[in-house]
Amino acid sequence: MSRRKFYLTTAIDYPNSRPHIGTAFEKIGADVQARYRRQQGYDVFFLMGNDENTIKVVQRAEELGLDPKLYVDDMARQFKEVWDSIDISYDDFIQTSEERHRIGCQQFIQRVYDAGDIYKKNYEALYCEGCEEFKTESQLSAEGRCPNHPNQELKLVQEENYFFRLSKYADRLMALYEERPQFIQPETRRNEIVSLVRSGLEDVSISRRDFTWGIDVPWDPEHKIYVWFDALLNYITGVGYGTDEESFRRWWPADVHFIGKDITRFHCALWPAMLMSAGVELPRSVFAHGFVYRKDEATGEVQKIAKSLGNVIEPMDIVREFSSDAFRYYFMRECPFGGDGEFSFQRFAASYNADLANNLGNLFSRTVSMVLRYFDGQLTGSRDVEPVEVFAGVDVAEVVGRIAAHIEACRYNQALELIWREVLDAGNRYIEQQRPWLLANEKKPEYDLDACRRVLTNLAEAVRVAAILIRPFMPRAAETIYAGFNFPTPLAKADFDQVVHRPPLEEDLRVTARLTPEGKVEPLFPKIAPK
RNA sequence: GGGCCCGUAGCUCAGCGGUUAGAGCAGGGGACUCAUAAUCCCUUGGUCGGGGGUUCGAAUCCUCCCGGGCCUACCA
Repeated sequence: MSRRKFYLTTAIDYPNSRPHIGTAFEKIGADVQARYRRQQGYDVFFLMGNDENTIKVVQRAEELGLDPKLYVDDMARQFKEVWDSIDISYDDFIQTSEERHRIGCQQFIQRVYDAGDIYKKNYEALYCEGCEEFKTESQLSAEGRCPNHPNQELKLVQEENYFFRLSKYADRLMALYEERPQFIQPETRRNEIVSLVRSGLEDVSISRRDFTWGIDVPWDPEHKIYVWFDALLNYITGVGYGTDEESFRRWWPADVHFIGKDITRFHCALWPAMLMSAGVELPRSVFAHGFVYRKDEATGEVQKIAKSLGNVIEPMDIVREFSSDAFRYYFMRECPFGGDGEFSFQRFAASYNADLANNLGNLFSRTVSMVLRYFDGQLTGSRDVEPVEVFAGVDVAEVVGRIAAHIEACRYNQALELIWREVLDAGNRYIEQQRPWLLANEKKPEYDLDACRRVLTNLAEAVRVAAILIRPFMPRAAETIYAGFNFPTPLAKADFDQVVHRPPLEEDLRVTARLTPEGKVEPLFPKIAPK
């Protein structure tokens, strides 16, 4: 009995500068999906990597006086360090300068060549080294420069190159979009691609002459494979295409490629056409996320994140000051994954204090504190309590179903909102209704310790449910919260179904949370002081 | 030029043909004290960008206009 598999990828990044929060946005969104699928029992393979066969790498390495391979290896190390710091749970990290990639790549392009979809052609055009793309006259700025790289001279390139017959696949691509509307998400990106392909596709150049860095075209080593053609292939070489057939058969096709909206056409037109030509199955879907912009605190101005604008924020800066979970939460809650979002420290602090410190963190603190204070940490008899009161009036199965559906559709912000409104708010509201501090006070008429134990058992249940549901988003906080009590199932084995079908307690609940020397609960998310 | 998306309370967003348009945050008032001065209750606030149309009924569908963003445009 093999379990369902789930193979997902992120775009591979150019290693010519360190990743910023916008790059991290994509990885976090993918990671939430990966963690969610693992939690629900899928066998998951989560691939990330760096895109290294580019001229920029060589240039940058030369500036630093380094061998290109040494340079890209060091950058890969730095990237992984950043991804590790925000708990991106990738299973493998491919570098396109690796041998396994070269082998698979050459095998693939040979297949396409043998299929008759590659031909040689002479051409001359302006080339932008910044974009690593040819530019047509109409794409140029008034000064005759590339609009994206106005400080660089365009190079007039004249050479004989290999071309891929992309135009041949236009009809089959249209049929693909028609038959599988889910192939491109979200909808707006799909519309763009349909419109693009309908307007006609040109054959594309897929090789470069006179490059010293990159992968040789197997039948003509004077040419290197063009970076875009080779980059896309990481998705198959990363799971063994050409080097490990068993692994490849196991994981391919990818269930989803997570990419930025700027590279949709490469993934939704070129990539499937390449696969069709080589006779390889197509990925199931491509999800193009939006961009994160930087909102200037003082002026309110929203700008792109760019080194030249001096507004780059490194993920590790935020992680160091706050936490990985806080970082992940902000982007998943405040920025719709399929659309654009913005970052400002003000918004970050507001969201953090309200949602993480006050709602989530404090619910945990007050729950554990009361059990400690009133019952010395032991909820005697809780084994026999069915804690259904805290979610009275809530159709738990229905809510969990909606949360799961949101996550599966990458509507992460809506999933989180639901968890907050239906679970955490319910918990905090329940406390106010029940007033356990009165039930525990022998001087009050409400004094009733059994009732108090029952209320706190209900609150422990709310905490348990919250931990399971937030786990894909905030794995560390989930772990800490879940460790607050001796819940029966290890968190690693607690899927969403355990929210609906609570595993029976084998022993009475007791507090197992880590405490301060004074015997108090450690704040999960210490409040951020307003600046 | 062609195409796509968006414009809903101060802010961030949900609602996408059907009762008096919602949430969170922010603002105002109150309650409580277990808790990270947290929480809970009540509340202020919107002619749903504008005009026209379809409909018994429109943020919700059509059309035009305004504003914002994006994709694309006669040899890669």
